[in-house]
Amino acid sequence: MFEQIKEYYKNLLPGMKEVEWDALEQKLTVQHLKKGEFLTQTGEICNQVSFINKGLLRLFYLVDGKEICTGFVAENEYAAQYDSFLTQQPAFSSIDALEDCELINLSCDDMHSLYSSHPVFERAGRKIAETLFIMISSQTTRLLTMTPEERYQSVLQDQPFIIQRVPQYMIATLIGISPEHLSRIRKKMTGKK
Amino acid sequence: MFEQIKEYYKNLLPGMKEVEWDALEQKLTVQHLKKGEFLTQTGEICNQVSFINKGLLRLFYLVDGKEICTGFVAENEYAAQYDSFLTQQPAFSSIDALEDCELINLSCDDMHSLYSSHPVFERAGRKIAETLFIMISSQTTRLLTMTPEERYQSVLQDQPFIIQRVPQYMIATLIGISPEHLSRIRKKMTGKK
DNA sequence: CCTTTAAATTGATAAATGTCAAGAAACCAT
DNA sequence: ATGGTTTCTTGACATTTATCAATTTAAAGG
Repeated sequence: MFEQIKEYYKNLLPGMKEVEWDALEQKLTVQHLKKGEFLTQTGEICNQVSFINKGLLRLFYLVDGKEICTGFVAENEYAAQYDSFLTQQPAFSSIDALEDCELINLSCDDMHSLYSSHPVFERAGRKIAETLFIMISSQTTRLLTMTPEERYQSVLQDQPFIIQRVPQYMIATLIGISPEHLSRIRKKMTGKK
Repeated sequence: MFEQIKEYYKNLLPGMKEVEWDALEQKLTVQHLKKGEFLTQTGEICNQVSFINKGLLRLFYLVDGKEICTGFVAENEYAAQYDSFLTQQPAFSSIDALEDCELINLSCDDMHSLYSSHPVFERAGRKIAETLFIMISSQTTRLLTMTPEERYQSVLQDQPFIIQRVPQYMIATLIGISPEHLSRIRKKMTGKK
């Protein structure tokens, strides 16, 4: 059950000792989510982070009755309403499952007690936050500096799993355009090649 | 010289001991930058983070001969080509001074040696990364879920120092529109009130 | 395999936004 | 002050993109 996440932490913290892993493992809980079910809802305060053993999650906002996706997370990555988790303020966005999921959860309280009891996890938290920063930062850069077509190709290149596993109309909102427009861009792209 | 940054760290790390601060202080260096000068250039690998004692920095991309701003940082915050700093890959963006600046620098190597010698700084690094994540994440959300007018008002509300100290045509690129369009939006806004 | 639902495409049109050029206003340095 | 530079505004027009509705295509469940 915990092989994948153990591998993840061993990779993140080359110096992690077995006793440290044991302390972490004790705090982990498993959750199953069926396609379409919600992990978190708008207005809730996110009090856990979820490592994805299997499946695919979507982060999205509901704006004027329309769903706008801000990210997709798949196997061997952490997903969370991370800003709500950090600030302990109600989230404005939601997370649901695009595929059946198996998640390994760690609560906010448990994480902080791990920070205190085993400082090596401060480093893990730092690295995870840094990685998330790099990802979201490149997303902002894409939105500000690229045309819609370039943004699509950037997703195609950097996160191909999204193209393969996420409906196109959701990808459209991720790159900031309408589904119809993305369809036309794709049509034009095949012509060019 | 180091009062402000010491205050910053004391606030960030309530449990920080004097000996830890001393270790950090030894690594700090001061840099002055005049308005218009560059802190980092495209293509360089960022090997330091800069705490701003005084002044205002701009992060921006050069795309097709046009400058597109992705962020502004002022007093008592850290600025860096943070993704380049973390990945040690060449930066695609640049940083320059919009006002005369006094910066307190910490090099990448020194930071990592501090992480090892005084683990409390892992926590500082984590918190800084988390804060940066929250900021950039709200920037992405703005771009995806709000109209240009709403984005401008959001900057007005959340980062008023930008409105006061940054030329309007730069703010326009920060929220993803042309300077002319922002001018018209502002005109329309004053009418509404 | 068939039926139903979800997703993608297409066309016509409207709305939003960008571009270019000119002029006005604000700001700086001498 | 005043001349020069930077920034902001405005108008006319072009381009991009969104919207709406209809249709086709693909996927999913029984």
